[in-house]
Amino acid sequence: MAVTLKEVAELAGVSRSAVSRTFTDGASVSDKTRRKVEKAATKLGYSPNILARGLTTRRTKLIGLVSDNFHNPIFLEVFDQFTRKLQDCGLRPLLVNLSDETDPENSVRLLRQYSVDGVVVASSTLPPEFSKAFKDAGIPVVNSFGRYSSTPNVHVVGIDNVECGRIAARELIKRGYKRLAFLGGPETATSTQDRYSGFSDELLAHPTIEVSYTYSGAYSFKAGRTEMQRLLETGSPAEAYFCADDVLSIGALSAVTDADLNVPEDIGIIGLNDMEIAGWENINLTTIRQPIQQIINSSVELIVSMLDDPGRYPEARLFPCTVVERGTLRAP
Amino acid sequence: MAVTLKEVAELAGVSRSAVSRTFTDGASVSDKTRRKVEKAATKLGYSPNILARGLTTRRTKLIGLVSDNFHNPIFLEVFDQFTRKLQDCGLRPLLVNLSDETDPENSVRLLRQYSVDGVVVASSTLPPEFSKAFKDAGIPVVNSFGRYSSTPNVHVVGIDNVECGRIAARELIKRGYKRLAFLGGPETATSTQDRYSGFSDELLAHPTIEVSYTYSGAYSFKAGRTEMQRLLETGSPAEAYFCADDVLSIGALSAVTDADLNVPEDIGIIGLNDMEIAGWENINLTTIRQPIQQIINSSVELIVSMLDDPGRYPEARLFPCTVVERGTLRAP
DNA sequence: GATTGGAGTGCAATCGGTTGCAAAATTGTT
DNA sequence: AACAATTTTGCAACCGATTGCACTCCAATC
Repeated sequence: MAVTLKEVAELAGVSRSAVSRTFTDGASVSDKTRRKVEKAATKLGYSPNILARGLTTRRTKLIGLVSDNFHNPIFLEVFDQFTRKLQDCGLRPLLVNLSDETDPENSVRLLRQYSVDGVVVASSTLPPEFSKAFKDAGIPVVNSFGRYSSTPNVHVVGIDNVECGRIAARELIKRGYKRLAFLGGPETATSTQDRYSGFSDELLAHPTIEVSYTYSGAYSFKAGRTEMQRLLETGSPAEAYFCADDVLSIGALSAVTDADLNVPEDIGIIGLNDMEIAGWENINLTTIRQPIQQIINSSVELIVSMLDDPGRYPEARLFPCTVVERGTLRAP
Repeated sequence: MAVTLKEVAELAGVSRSAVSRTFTDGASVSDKTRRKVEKAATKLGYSPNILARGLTTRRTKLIGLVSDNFHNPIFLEVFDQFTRKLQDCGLRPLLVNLSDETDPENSVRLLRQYSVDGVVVASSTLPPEFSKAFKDAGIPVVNSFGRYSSTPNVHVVGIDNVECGRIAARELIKRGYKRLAFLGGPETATSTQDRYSGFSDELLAHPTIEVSYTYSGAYSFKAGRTEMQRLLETGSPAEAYFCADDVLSIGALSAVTDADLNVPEDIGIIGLNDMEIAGWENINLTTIRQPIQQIINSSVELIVSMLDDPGRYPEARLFPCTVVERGTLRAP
């Protein structure tokens, strides 16, 4: 069915090499044969088989996009941006859905079998060792939304989660809240750990402020709602909550309003991510914006540059986050 | 870096064919050599290059997953299910983000270059001709969430959108609403056209009921909100709206509550899809459930069966939809 | 003990391309 | 017009696998 090099060569009356060269830029072909070849190619509807080409060039233009989070709406934005940006760079995303699996070996084997040029691990929950496994297998990798480390052995592009915790704390203090709480995602998620540490660290300087810490089982609406319901039933709730994720925040929000409490009058909530839904007028969540697009563009640019220089010195690229003021925190 | 067949053969002291045969099931190899090969393979960490294999077997186990909708949260569920199910079948999704493009030619060329085994077009807005282009190119294709046609030339798996329109109409009538309205997505979307036609058709039998029809520019929150705001300003709004999509409904919902009207007392709304968010307690949207998982499993099974029988007679698989009662429609 | 048959093996061609190298064609120089 | 320099070209090997075919074993049968 598919047209091959050979057929084009025959029709054009040239060698296979000639055809190949007209389709690889930088190769030397005379205008005359190029024209002949192009004519034959369009007539036959030929376009080179990238996978066969990859066998010799060792470039498949395939990038593994691995993620363990297909439930948080923010990831739809992430996939959208990634696929667009990769397409702009002439690359194709091969999607890997981790779904619970945390052992990198399977993914490494799999992506090696497809000889991907590189891998993007898009996750704020997986440990750095996960991405490291790709590097060890000789596959260029960048960990997007991952944990920044002062001694990184793998490229990380994302935000400074510790600093985000600080920002949240400062924002709540600035608005005069005296009894704060941290509502995290899974305790094992690196992003939750870091946001916790920044939040609590910032509060060290404010001993008069009361704080409490809890975690929910997942970055999900239900987890946030359930945890907030529990908090509202047992003991006295805090004045303001930093929920380590938007979807968690919205779950918490729903629990608060269900309990006939008002936001932000009775309880304040600040989230993190600024996913599209947070801006919907019937949600209207005050949150800390993570610059998704910058992170993704930068990730792709980084992986592209690694294709030419696989041994590139590991680097962390962090983007600043800013508070987006909406309706779930009272005025200062 | 990567280990090849040849190296394994040398280490095991057998021919390359022998190695190849131990890795393809159904091939004849003695236990003795199989053991030798397996030992060498695990020692070297070998696993066959699927792309090179594909050159001769004409099977890459790659499935193109093309979509034009990376903004509707329902598609995150769609991607999740698709990747899982494909993985279960030993296939890999190659993601294509159409982003505005409606001409199939580019996608066809692209996916042909990667010699995908098949293509799933996941879209409720693209016309059947889009999928047809893949078929014409000799690539097995199924159109998931696409338009059912009585003379399909391409496999379609999804719902009967016309029937959904009817269901919506019946549901609103059953609840005693007298002044209804249809709020569609883009007029060019096949799903909107079909839902419209079912809705209006059902109302033909109820001449006493008043109906009006409008469309919004996209299946998005903002489009739904803007359109509903317009409706509330100009003229008198209907008693109940069938919004042809959940995200549209939620936008409309936000406009209604912003106008200090109550749902469902003043205005009723029914959506379509039943995406996860619709069930969130602070949204609580009454909607028509589309059985995503069944559609996707069936789509993948269909594409798998086409791998063995590419000429398979085109078929439409439709799944019934049901009303999920929540809080945006008044009791009958 | 010779014959038959089936299982197991390796050779070599092939899939659809790329690329080093040497030969051929073109261009420029005198 | 002869020669050198440069560009174009095709041959053939190779990328990492599979597979038809012929060949070798070895056990079973007569």
